[in-house]
Amino acid sequence: MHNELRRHIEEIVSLTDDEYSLITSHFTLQKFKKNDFLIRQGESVKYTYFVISGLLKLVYYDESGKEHILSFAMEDWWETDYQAFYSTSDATMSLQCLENTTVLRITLKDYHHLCAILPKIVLFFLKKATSGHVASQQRLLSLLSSSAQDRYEQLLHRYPSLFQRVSKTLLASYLGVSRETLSRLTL
Amino acid sequence: MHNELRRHIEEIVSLTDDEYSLITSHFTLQKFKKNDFLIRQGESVKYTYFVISGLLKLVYYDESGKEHILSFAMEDWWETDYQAFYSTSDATMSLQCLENTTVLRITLKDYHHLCAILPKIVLFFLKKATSGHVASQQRLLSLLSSSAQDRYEQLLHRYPSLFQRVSKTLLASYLGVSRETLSRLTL
DNA sequence: TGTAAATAGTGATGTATGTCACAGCATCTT
DNA sequence: AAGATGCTGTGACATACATCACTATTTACA
Repeated sequence: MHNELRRHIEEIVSLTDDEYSLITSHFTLQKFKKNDFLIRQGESVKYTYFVISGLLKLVYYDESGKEHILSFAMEDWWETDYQAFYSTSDATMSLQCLENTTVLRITLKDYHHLCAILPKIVLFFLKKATSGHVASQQRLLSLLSSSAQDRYEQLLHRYPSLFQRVSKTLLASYLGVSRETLSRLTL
Repeated sequence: MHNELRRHIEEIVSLTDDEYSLITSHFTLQKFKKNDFLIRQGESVKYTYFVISGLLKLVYYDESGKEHILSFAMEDWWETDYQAFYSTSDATMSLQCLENTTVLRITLKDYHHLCAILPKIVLFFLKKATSGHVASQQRLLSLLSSSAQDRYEQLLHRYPSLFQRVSKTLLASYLGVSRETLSRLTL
């Protein structure tokens, strides 16, 4: 069976076999093909997803139809429209496959249930939420204080694999510049 | 004594008097004057702060000396350089008073201790970390997809009190535009 | 295998925003 | 009270980046 989740959780809290069974019983395995949607902007958000393999984009389409990428979610990432997921409201962004992708998904109810019966998992989720917050803040800082050129270099330095896996057009949407501008930057 | 913290926590999890005593025993009350630093860029970060009253700015000074404001922390906000706090490394940003400010502070050790002896507080911190993450993502989205004019309107709509409490120069640093540009925007 | 769609580069031009400079007030300090 | 310091607005000018248009390749797929 898939042990990616166990390995991932045990980087932060250790688990007995029974505890891990308890955890997996709250998740469902699901496979998607390239371009499939896990979440569609405007529709309800039922799940949070743990990426086992593949690649997703969390993306917002503005009124003019331009796409803005909030994040790329790869192996071992947790992703959803968190705002919508926790408040049970409609998605303001979409979550879509850039490659064939396998995930484990959990509902909000099961998430709460799991937290209630397995306190140590709350510590794990706290750690994840904290690093997510820190990561968003770093990205914010880089948007506020760095030029497109610098942001591009920072991104490739941090996630060199992205350069192979996604188009320049998508990288541009992530960096907050037009594809033409990105194309004119020197590597 | 100060009950702001209790009220704040009980918005999320309910507490007995004993539990609240346990919590307060992990915090220390501290007062600062306008312009005082709670955290200085480059120095170590010992505490996370809960703001009882007053106003703080979380700010990053880039190589050219320009300031970029990551957030304004007002009453009921938790603030620190989280990256540095959790990893016990040096601050990449400063936390400074814009008004005389009263806070409750907690060390990383006490934070972990409190989580260990009072599991329900972990749920509270998880909720806070989650909303912090969501808030950063919203801000990211607004930087990626909105003009300076729109971001200004969004900010004033969301935090009308800021307009009274901080200078246009600081609002500009928060919005990621020059003070001259902000000054030319129509309200 | 062939046709359509997606991707990437680049020139020409427009525009939002930055930078520099200066002036008028308001606020703080001694 | 006087001088220093900070805040705000505004003109002149510079620049990073967006937009539009076109072309050349590569990739998808029927």
